[in-house]
Amino acid sequence: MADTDIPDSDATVGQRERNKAEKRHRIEEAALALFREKGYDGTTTREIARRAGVALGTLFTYASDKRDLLFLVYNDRQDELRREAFGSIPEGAPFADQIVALFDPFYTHFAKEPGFTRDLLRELTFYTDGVQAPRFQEGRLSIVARIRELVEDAVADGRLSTPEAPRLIAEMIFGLYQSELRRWLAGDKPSKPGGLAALRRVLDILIAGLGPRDAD
Amino acid sequence: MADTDIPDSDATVGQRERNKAEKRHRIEEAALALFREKGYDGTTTREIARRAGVALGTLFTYASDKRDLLFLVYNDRQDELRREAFGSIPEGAPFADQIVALFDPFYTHFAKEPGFTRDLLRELTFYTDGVQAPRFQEGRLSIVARIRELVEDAVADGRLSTPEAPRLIAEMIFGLYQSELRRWLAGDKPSKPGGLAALRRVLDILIAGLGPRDAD
DNA sequence: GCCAATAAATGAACATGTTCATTTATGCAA
DNA sequence: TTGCATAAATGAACATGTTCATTTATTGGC
Repeated sequence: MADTDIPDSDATVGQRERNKAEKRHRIEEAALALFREKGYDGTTTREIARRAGVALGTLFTYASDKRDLLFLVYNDRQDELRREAFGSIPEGAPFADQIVALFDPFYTHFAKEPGFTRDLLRELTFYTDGVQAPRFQEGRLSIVARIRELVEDAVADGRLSTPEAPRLIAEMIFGLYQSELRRWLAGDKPSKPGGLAALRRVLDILIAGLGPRDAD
Repeated sequence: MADTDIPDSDATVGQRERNKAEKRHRIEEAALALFREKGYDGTTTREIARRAGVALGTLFTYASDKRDLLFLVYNDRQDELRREAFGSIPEGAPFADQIVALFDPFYTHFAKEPGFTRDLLRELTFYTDGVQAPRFQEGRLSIVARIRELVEDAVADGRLSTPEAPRLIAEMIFGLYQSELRRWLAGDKPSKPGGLAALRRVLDILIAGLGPRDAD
């Protein structure tokens, strides 16, 4: 080839790295399309390899196993969703509004592909082994951390009033979100407004408490 | 055989049914032992068949697939645990105590085999297809129903005070239980007291609410 | 430009879940 | 008891996830 010493579009990365990036991208595209079309269980690794234009074995240099392919696909998506979520929180608004706003982008996205999301929710359970796992788990942690900040802010300015550690409250809210998500996706055709309304309802209950109120 | 017309120990069931029951039992035992020893993923259906003393194909007349074998094993256990749980709720005790008492047998059991429980929690996600699925889902529903009763009773005698539908509260509590269970099992060596304490903590928060309290 | 060292890609071979046509066992009527 | 109908059991055949020894591509030093 003639371009051996002509600087590439990005001169800092070599041919090897560019090849990898491109292949990773093709595999992601192929896996995403197939998981959408036929679901996780219905998709074979051979199909993914064929559609991506790589050999079967190549898949497993980018993901530890089939499950890991699901997260290879989802991790980019999660980053996007998180950016969107963090950017759309109305400052100073009622706490429950903030939490609902935070999860809004996730519901929007999940409502579009409930099947894929169900598979994801199954496979992410105790998912720690794959090479894509650390990035996925870090993403979740950063969501919980953001909720903790919201709790801290809300306690600071009196929108919330609790003696409990914000970290604990944040984990509890994330847990509630997850169980609501599962209930929502267990339904036939989960609608975004319905899902958010259900989430809102449990948040309101959490904030109000089950009483009875102690004398102060 | 000479006993063709001699009444069996249980005369109402025929040979066919007794054979099935015995085989089912052997398969359950074998699957349970292997899942415990080597985990769900580490166990092959061939091993299960071999240890149970049946042919490979026979497994699939008792369970729809490997996942279903997990529930074939667990369903009996769930029934036991539920009986135990329902029987150990202190009447008239503080609501949180009752809920903790309800889940106590589950934590006791799960602490003994955290690996098996992790597999179970993964596989039960959106588990509706297998022949063992309906029985499993009914079991869960009956737990939620029992919680609903506890909520109703507690509201009736003033231990709780909430305008929300008991059914909704019950689902919320079950959801919290599940997310706490997952967090607990994500740890290295989950201890029963630790798990119950964490559950208790979130229940107390739910009951107290996150405030601030409205003027009455 | 050439060569050795290293990384990546490959697909045949293997392991394991699942199906299904065939065989065996059981129930039941004559 | 015999024979037919039905249920259950069987394991070879197949489908699909995963491994790994081999091949191919890239890099960096000379």
